[in-house]
Amino acid sequence: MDAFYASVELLRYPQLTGLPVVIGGGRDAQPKPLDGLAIDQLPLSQFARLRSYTGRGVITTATYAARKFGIGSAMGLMKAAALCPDALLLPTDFERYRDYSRRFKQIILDIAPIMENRGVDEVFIDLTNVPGGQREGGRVIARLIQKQIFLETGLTCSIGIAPNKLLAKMASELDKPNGISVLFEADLASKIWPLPCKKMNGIGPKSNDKLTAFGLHTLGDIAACDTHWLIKNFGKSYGAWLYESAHGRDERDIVTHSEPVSISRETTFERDLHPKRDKAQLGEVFTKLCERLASDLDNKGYQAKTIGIKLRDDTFQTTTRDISLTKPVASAKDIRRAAGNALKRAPLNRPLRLLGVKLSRLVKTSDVQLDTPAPSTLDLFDDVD
DNA sequence: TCTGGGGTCCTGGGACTT
DNA sequence: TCTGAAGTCCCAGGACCC
Repeated sequence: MDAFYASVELLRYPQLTGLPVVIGGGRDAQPKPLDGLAIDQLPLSQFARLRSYTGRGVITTATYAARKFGIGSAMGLMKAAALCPDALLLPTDFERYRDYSRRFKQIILDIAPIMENRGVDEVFIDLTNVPGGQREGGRVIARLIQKQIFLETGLTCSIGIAPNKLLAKMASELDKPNGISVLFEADLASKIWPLPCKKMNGIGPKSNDKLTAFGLHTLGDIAACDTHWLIKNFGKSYGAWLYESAHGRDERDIVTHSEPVSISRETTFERDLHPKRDKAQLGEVFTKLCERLASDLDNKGYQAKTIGIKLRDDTFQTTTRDISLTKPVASAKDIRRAAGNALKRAPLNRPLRLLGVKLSRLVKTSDVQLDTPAPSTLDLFDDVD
């Protein structure tokens, strides 16, 4: 299989080119754009500066000019403000991203129909049977895709082409933004092995720290390890994966269709809420989360057999509790009752900064209606106070 | 300087069954 | 009747990704 990874650069506001800009912030604390004006129509004076932001939240993405200050995705806004107080802060606009995402993916589908979604701005493509997909190692089709995306959306796109998904994703990172990188197996030693371990998709901060503690700093260091040693120190599954990945091996196919495994909603409060003193406010948020989930389930056509809650306290300790039901539920009331029962099993002795509700073991509503009558909530649950 | 939201997958322990 | 091994399921937590 010839895999192809495309990652579109969504942060493109013409009047902000070259300026340090970050997107992010808590949902309730974001600066709001002026009425009636899209962000790309706003004068620069209307943008908030990072130094004036006081709420909670993290950075969703940042311009390359902002990254020069050490700012990056998932960084706390307060830390980013310390690094670059004059950076401009934009609110996230997921509706707009989703719109551009749909357009970007449709352009690709029209050219290469075997596509795997990897979030709002990234996709894998199987180039094997795309007419002309092999010309110049895939560069011809990559240029065509870049051109079409820019013409129809104004967005730029970084593309990596390689023999498998793992390497295609890494290739796409080699030349950003708006680049095209073709990676062959023979390039492994020269282009991949010198990279820091954390550059590989699947090696996060924890694993990177552990690798560093063993004196393994680059992907070449991992490749030089004995597979049994990696398995002994990183576990059967992860150790074997590290070894295979460091050698550029990845057998995964392009997945063009998948069913959701879980659906969740969670919210971080502007200030920590106490389970007893702020009980009314917490109850209100809890109910709203369940209502949103019921709406999500309805929109997607699913029901859920397992209902869970998630708490994060003021020490950032996260607790989850699940409850499995004998019959699937879909209404806000049923979800709220089950989640309330799960909550009873959780420790509630510290102020909370986050509350979430999660639905899993999903079944399609069409399948439920065929063989299972709607459950009676009175049979399934105790009352929740 | 504290650390979002929505996901997937993996691991390990305990309960339960065979 | 008791015990232990093995398999399976559920639950909780954690790592990781976009």
